[in-house]
Amino acid sequence: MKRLQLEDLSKQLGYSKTLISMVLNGKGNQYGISKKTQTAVLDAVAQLDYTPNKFAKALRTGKSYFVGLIVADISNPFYSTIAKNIEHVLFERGYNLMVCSTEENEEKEKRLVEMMLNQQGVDGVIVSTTFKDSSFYDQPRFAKTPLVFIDRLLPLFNTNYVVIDNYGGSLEIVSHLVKDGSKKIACLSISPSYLSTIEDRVNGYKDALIKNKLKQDNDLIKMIHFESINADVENAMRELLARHPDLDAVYALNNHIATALLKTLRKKEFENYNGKLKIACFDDIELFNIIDKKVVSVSQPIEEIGKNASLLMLDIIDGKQVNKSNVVLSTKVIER
Amino acid sequence: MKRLQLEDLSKQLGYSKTLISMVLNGKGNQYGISKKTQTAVLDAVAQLDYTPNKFAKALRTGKSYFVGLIVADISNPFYSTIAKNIEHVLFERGYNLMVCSTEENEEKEKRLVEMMLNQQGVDGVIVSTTFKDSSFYDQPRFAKTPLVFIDRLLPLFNTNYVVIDNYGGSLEIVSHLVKDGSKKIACLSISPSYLSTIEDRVNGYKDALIKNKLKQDNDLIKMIHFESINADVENAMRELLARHPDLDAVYALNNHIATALLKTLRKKEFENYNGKLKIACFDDIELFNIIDKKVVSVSQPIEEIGKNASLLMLDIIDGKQVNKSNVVLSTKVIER
DNA sequence: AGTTATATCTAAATCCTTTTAAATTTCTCT
DNA sequence: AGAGAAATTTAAAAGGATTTAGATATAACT
Repeated sequence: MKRLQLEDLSKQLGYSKTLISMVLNGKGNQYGISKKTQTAVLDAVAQLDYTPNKFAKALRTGKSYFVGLIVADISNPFYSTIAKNIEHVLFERGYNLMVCSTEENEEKEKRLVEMMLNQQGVDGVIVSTTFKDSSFYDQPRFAKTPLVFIDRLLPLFNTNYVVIDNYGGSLEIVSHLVKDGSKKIACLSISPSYLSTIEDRVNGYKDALIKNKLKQDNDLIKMIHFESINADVENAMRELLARHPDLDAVYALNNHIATALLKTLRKKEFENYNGKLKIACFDDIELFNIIDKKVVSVSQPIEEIGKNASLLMLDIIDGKQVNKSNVVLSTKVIER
Repeated sequence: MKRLQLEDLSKQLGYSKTLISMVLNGKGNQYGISKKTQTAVLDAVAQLDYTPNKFAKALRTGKSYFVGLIVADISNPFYSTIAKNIEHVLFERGYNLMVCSTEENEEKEKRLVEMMLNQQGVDGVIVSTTFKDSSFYDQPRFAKTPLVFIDRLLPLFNTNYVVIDNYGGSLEIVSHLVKDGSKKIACLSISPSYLSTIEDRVNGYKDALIKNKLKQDNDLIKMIHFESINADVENAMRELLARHPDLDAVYALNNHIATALLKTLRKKEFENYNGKLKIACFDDIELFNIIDKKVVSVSQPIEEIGKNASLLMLDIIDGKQVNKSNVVLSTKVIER
């Protein structure tokens, strides 16, 4: 049973391929096809399991109705939640989502961007980049395809983006800790620390200390490598507590670190401290609702990132948004 | 700066489009292009930022190098982990992944399947279906496109699938509870319960009771609706404990239910029981490593599902696998 | 009726590859 | 040198839609 094509419809209906194509694409009026003919065609085709060949259509029109999404790790609930919301918006508008994980690997990201932005397989690309600077993205041959950055952005690169207010959220939660009585707050940061999100959070932390007149001490900021979180957190805490017995709060810059921190503090080695330390985390996860330990957290509007980014992308594709659009979503502190 | 195409290369290199296309596709030898010419072409093109138009290629060859993935909820870590592994395998082989979430909505699943299986936009579809029976999938017009089911399968539908041994895992963990001394074990199931995964887990639970000579009692099996998990679990526990004061273990059929259960048991209302109840869960999540409560769980080889399904899909696409392939992966009990 | 304007419809070009079938060049051998 | 075989290369067709430019039918007007 061969696939039907316009040629077949033309024979069966007695109208030209041209006319049928016009009607099927809703351009009947525009091209002056009579109402009678239009309904005749639509009725006849409705019976007939015909769908236009996507490739032929894309070849001719240059539109694929695909949007690409590039993130560091699609299995990370943060990104998969964004993906879900993007997919939802796109589906409503007849678009499909192509998802790729870079696994924090710059080489893979390059290949993916190359493929998506240069090979015109997609109508637009939404990306959370692992890159440090914009030189790669800032090439003329990439400028043809609409681009929206999410979550992370590149310094000095003028493009569309939807991010959250990492600086503000961080400032707020650390200030909250201070008001709650904390005097010495450690910060467990993550490398690669050049990511805009991390940088902003660290700056928020520092500025909160300044504003609240606490002593700044770089020894209180520890780097946790994203590939060895558990071990690094444990070492960091051991060091911190040895050097700063008066430590009274720890601020984890993301949920993975907070999770590792909670695990660490349950060990016998730390049992004397566990009760005394307040814990804060940038990112709010279900776990915090289940454990006894009270964790104060910054909740990010994750769904909103996806929704905003995809709507923005569609506007750009449709030519409704010509200037670069920059969206910064605000966060909320969750006390417990 | 216009996109380069074969025509341009032809003019610049002084060879025909045909020859260049052949060489670029690695078919130089096959078509008897001289070694000298081949290297000349390859060298010249390497300088020139040319990539073939995907749509023209797909139109001519009928291959899109896209594989579709349809799951109930891409933001669910279970599925997003599968997605990540699928994407990884596909990327290595030059394929891309198109991801769609049905949101447990049959209508959306129909539209997606229609689009993917009937509109030949993708070379194959991997799906975790929300459907109850196979009548929709079992249509001749869908048979053209390779199909691999994952996680959930449809009764009596002869197709490729990669699933885990839900029955066996369930049997094992419940037997484990019994050996550990439990005499009365409740089961928190989830609706829609016709999903093959759920059905198998319930059957494993029942058979474990029989094998271990415990009394079966349908009153111990509670249905939790997937859209009101927290409330349903709380009600279920209230009922169970009222009617069965000697209850000594609760078996949650998935991680969401276990999470809700843990939250519920922390409430004052249940504090007298919390210590006495053993908890088991089908699915192993990081949370269980962080909380004090010892949860025994069934760990599923989630990554393996994705890897197996995508490798199988590629084999089918490449014609290496003609018979239907059925893979059942086994689980592991994690004690704590 | 004959011409012009208007409403409908269609043939052919186009998008850019890959592949088939055929043409050309080179080589081998008498 | 010339015929036939082998080695290279290319012109043209095909894939299936959309769109341009043009054709035909109908209406309107003198």
